[in-house]
Amino acid sequence: MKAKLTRGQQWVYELLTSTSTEITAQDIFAQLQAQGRSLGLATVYRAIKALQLQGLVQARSLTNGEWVYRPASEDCHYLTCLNCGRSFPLDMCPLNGLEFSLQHSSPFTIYYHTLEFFGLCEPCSVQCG
Amino acid sequence: MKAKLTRGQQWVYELLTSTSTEITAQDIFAQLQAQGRSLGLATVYRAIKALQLQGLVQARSLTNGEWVYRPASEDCHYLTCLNCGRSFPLDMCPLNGLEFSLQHSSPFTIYYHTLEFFGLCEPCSVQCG
DNA sequence: TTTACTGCAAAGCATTTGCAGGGCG
DNA sequence: CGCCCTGCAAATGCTTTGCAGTAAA
Repeated sequence: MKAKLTRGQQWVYELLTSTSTEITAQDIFAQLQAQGRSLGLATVYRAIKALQLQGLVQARSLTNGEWVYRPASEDCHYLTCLNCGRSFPLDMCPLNGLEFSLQHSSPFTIYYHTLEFFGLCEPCSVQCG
Repeated sequence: MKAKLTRGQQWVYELLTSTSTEITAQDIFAQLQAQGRSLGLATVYRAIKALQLQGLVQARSLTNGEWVYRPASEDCHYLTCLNCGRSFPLDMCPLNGLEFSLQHSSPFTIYYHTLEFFGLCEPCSVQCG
């Protein structure tokens, strides 16, 4: 992993590592602006893409189609409601062993994985019958 | 799971179950039309959403933001390249036991899960350094 | 008849692209 | 001096929504 990051990539990465939750590109844009580290929205998107290709950032798509980002080093998965879209974090992950063995049995370079369970949360379950 | 499907939902569901790959909403629209079972695009989207809420259809977002759909009963996961976006199917899944125990330890109703490993495929790995 | 589904067209919105200006080496 | 990064604004494209017509119960 090469260490050369542009100023924009650096800002985005620092923001992500100092944020405790997943955030959207629009959030990154707004928060950098609030910090006085203004970066054009297009540049934010370009920085995210570059960070992803370097294995530094991971992405997950919400049920509404938006993407949320976080450092690739974090390993948290979710239970997500198909009706209201809320995600409930799971704090365990049974997959590191598998990732490790996949990594060593194929030429594919693995940076991170996503695992998500979909269904209905209790309130929505009652409502959707 | 209630069995009442509208005509549109029925057509969409039948198409998905008779298709061997994941397909987009636009594909569903086009293929139904080719079958003489024309359905408006908006109706296709509404049908997909209804089928999801009934636990019949699962969705996955590609790296370009498009969504692909397939029957919820299928359990296939992927190795996806962050650069070229190609997905390589994995034919094993270590998670059914976990899904089962989650299902029984929380009020959340689980319909399906997604598992995806992200990184760089070999050609892109060479290219991205 | 009453409710729910469908089609069409317009609107919405996150993300991407083109291009020109600016910074860094 | 040259290349890459950035910003801005326009374009893209998938998906959603409003509304009126239609089918189903």
